[in-house]
Amino acid sequence: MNARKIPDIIIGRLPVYLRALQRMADMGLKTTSSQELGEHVGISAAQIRKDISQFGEFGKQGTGYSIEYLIEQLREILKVDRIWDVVVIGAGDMGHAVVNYQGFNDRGFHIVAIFDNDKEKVGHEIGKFKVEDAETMIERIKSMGVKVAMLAVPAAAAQAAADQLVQAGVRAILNYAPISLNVPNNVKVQYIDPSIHLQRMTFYL
Amino acid sequence: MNARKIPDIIIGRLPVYLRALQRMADMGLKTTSSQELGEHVGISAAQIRKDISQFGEFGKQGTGYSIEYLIEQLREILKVDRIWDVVVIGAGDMGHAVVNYQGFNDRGFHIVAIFDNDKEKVGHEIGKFKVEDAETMIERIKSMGVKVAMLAVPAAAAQAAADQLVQAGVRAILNYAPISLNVPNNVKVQYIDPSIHLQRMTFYL
DNA sequence: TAGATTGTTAATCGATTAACAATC
DNA sequence: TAGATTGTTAATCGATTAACAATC
Repeated sequence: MNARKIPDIIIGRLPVYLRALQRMADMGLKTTSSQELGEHVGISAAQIRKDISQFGEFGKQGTGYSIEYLIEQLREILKVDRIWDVVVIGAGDMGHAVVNYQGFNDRGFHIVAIFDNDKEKVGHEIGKFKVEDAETMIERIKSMGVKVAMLAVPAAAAQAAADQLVQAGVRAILNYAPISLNVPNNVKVQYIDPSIHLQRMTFYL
Repeated sequence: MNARKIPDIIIGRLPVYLRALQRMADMGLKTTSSQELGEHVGISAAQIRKDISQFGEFGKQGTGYSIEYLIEQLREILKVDRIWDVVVIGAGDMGHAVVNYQGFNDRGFHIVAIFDNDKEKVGHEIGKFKVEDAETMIERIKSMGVKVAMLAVPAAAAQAAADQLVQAGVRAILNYAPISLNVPNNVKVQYIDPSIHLQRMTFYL
């Protein structure tokens, strides 16, 4: 498949479709249509059909999509038909919240370690984890073969930490630090900054 | 101000520019160019100039933009030249993290109350706040005139809570629940779901 | 003046929508 | 069959980039 030429914007919507479909499955539904799914996620039926059809013909005329089958296909496309090990960098409030968050279960991710460069924090327990020394981070990540990280350190420390993650072989960084990161082209970054999200709404008030 | 319709996608980038500019200001810089700002945020210089020029002529040929002046203008455009009161719904792990988060300071937001519908949690202290009963939520929000909310309740409770927020006059919801919300057109929603963000990256691994 | 950089126009590129034949 | 809904094409709409005159 020519995964290379699928626009980012389409990839960005697939997890939203997947989440809605999983919710429908939990409610015991068996099939849905582009129309119905579109109403759930706030996207036009035409766009949903077009997005999905980039990857194959998963629907049936007249009846729509099998929810179970479409979930299976989307999980495979997004590569969350497996469990990804994830490391957390930064054992502050946000690091704590992320480690204790239950929402990664069943969505393809499993936290395996948390690091901090503050010697005071190293050794402390967070949930079932002991905070590890950031000095050991690169070697530990390499030896575990971890490709996905969540970065929850202060802005001033974020770029240096990201550089280390890249060096350790991490290819996907979910960045909670309020700063834009510079990384090589083959490394993906997603940003979560609540202030940014709030500021995207106040314009309209 | 210009009555012309500004595309959402441009509004979405302005907070990122603002954050980068504030960082430059903190470092003592006085002026910048579209080129330099673009390198910081990973956006082309042409696009930055085009975005900014939607709102006025804030730069000078030959020298670029005054950082302080551009910050001032962007804050005004985004309406964060003031402090918005914010309520938090849900006193679970995420509610805790959000209330304790220091990153809203200086970015236009101030948390004023936290609510939960679990009577066990009502009255407990989180930071300097006492968790309030969700039954009182609508009246409290109305009387305080709060327009911005952060929703950190389980998926199953999120739509009902959002309906209440709308009823109370809230116009902007930052939703941490893993579900798409249905709200009237005049209410804005932004979504934060770490699993969604992670799934947007695994495709490329 | 000489060099730098904006604001803006036109061209290009990409995304969304509408429509409908195919077909379950 | 009759009705429903997909997958796809073509048209429309919108966003990005390139280029450069204006001008600090």
